[in-house]
Amino acid sequence: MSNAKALPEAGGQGVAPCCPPLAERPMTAEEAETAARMFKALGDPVRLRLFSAVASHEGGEACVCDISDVGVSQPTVSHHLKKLKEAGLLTSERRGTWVYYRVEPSVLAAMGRLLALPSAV
Amino acid sequence: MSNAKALPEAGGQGVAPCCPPLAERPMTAEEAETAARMFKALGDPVRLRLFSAVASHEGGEACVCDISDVGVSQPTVSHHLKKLKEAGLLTSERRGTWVYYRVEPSVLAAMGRLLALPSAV
DNA sequence: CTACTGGTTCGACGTGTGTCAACATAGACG
DNA sequence: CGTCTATGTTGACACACGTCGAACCAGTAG
Repeated sequence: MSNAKALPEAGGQGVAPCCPPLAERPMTAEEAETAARMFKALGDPVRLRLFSAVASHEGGEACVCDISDVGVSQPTVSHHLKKLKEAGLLTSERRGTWVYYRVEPSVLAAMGRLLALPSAV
Repeated sequence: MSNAKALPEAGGQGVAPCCPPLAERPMTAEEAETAARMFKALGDPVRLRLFSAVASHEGGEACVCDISDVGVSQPTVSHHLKKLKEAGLLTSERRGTWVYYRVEPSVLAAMGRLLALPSAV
């Protein structure tokens, strides 16, 4: 599992609309499994704080040293960041001594679209 | 735990904006714990399908008998519906023999707002 | 080269979670 | 009343998950 296959085409520029809005039609088992992976990635308080820290950081990226005071040990921080990366929510890049994490806006947008309720029910 | 205390004021009409957008500022531990509860509730494929089935059903409500063909036993369906209810995403109402579940739009909207990225990054 | 700092991986432990079979409850029907 | 259908609850099990300490890699600086 050297390559994260969590999201379909996270590297593409096509925004990857994994699924239709939740309320449009009952999700299929496949769609649900794909979407649940993203929600589960944000279903942990520590991961949510890490993700928020990266997302709210200047330039949309942050090095681990800047966000690792969330109350858990550094190995745990690394573990959670890896999970977020596998879910396609973050990307990492090594620059010299430090590793910088950055949010993946398209995936976030896809999740937001999933939660959108139709104005006319 | 006879009463669900997962969400602050799920019964109120004030929409309960649990947290600011993820990218606005680093979430506090409390905010993260509250928000993670909602995401975790949707972090399971079966729950996601159940929720989608209710949300997409006519009138925004559905009885259990209509959505229980998701590949798991009925006790499991009931278990997941309870979890969704505890998370504040669904409400249930008994009408005669059947129990109807309904989505909680305000909570869904709050989650969508959480994922919103500022237009200017 | 060695020493040091920043991050990741490994191995292990305790807890949480999804699942089912069996039983219990609520209402309808006769 | 008893019985039947529709849901919820209980208990038990296997598996996944979060967490840590220790060991390990990547770069930098002397």
